Amino acid sequence: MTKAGSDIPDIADQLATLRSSSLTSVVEKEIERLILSGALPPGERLNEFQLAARFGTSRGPLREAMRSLHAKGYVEVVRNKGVFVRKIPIEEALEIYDLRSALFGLAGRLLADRLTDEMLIRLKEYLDLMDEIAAAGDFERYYPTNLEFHAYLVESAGNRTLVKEYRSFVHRLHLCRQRTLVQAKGLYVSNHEHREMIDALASGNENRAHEAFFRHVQRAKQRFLSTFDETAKAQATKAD
Amino acid sequence: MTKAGSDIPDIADQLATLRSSSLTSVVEKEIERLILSGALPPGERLNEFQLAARFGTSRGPLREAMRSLHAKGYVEVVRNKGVFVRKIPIEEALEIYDLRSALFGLAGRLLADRLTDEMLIRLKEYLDLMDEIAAAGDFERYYPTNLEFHAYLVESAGNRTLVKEYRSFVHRLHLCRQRTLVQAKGLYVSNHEHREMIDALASGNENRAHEAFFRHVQRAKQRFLSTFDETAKAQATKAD
DNA sequence: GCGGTTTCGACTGTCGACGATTATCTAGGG
DNA sequence: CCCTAGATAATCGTCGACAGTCGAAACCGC
Repeated sequence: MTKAGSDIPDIADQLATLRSSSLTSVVEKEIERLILSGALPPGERLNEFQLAARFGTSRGPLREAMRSLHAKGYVEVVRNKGVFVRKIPIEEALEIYDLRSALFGLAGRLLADRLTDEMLIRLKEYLDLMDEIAAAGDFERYYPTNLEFHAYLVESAGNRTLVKEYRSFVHRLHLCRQRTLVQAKGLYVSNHEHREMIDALASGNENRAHEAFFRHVQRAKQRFLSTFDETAKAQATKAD
Repeated sequence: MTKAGSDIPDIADQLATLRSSSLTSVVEKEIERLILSGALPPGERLNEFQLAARFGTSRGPLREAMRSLHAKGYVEVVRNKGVFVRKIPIEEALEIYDLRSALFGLAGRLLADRLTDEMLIRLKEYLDLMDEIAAAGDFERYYPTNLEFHAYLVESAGNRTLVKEYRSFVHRLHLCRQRTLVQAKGLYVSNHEHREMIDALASGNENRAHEAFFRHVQRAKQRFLSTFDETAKAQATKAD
């Protein structure tokens, strides 16, 4: 039983990762996971000695992993003080939303030229599924499905570099504290925008697809901004 | 004499850089410079011992710099073999051109909302200057001026993250071998496109500005592709 | 002479240790 | 009582060394 099925690929994958560049890579991915999952919250200090002990390695590979994470924009390095999980201020989050919009818009533009019948069918299945989930008010299921839908769109655009960069932006957006609030807000609204996007794709009009995709993220940015303003107001009220 | 004047800022600057995060950062920037300048051509292997000796440090900081350069997409790491300056294949270069288009388009869109009279004046000065240089057939001056013009546009969009990412893409594009050919081709043509871009900005129409900016890079992509095809043909002929 | 094998060299991966810097705690003076 | 200065501890920056791995040249058998 243990030989067949789902746990084999995991082992093979881990081994491949270990072979490809070993400790540093493994450590880096693990820390990245911890950061994105929220186990290492923004502002948290990453103690080299402590983490090295945790992973059972020396500080060398750890420092290399830190450097990589720094270059990717996940952590901040302060000389003689240590590295910290980046706190992304609201202004930068808005900047990233704009960049994400541009990249997502590009995905739409590229997709309009590549859309196959099978893809269209699958996309419409996603739409129906999300309508269903939204109608049931199942937040827990909507969010990952929504994420999967967007990932499928970007990955189908046929531009690998785009996929990497887009992911990078989405991940960085997770380092903003308001994240949890954003998720719960305006999900019902978004599926209507999704239909507009798919319609635009189906029309084969690059510019129309671009605009639909671009505006979708721009609206997400607005929702993000409004929840931020609300919490700011709430905190102001609370402070009274 | 040695105390006064131009060499003092250099020392101060070096010291500041050394204080901020020291060896690793210095080494990283130097290697990045060597790569972008072409002193370390794509495919070149980066020997840790050699480079460490060259910079007068041990291998530790060097390896960290390598990791950072890897995360930034400048080098490729092969376990137990070493790191190599990335060879960007033509397909990936085209992908990056699309991303650059999207980001530059965003810059145009943002600029259309922020354009001041002073900026417009400065931009028109750039246009006239480049017309002049182009008329004189001075390639050597046109290229850096053109680069400066584009940098000014992106930096004026008011999005710091955009500036970083845009630069990253431009730099990566330098790792494609065809670079030198691209530079010399179609420079006269481009200033006409520049005027279109500035006109679009002046109109204050976001979408129009976006399209003008986006298409400008798309045309550069086409020029790049055509020079590549030509050299491919030339090589095919040569092979006969 | 040629293919396979073995040995050798170079280089990377990893580690532990030393020196330097910063933060913290405590003691003394105002 | 507060503030400042010194000492101590924690932690980062850097280095040199050892072990594992890959490639290449030399060697041997056919």
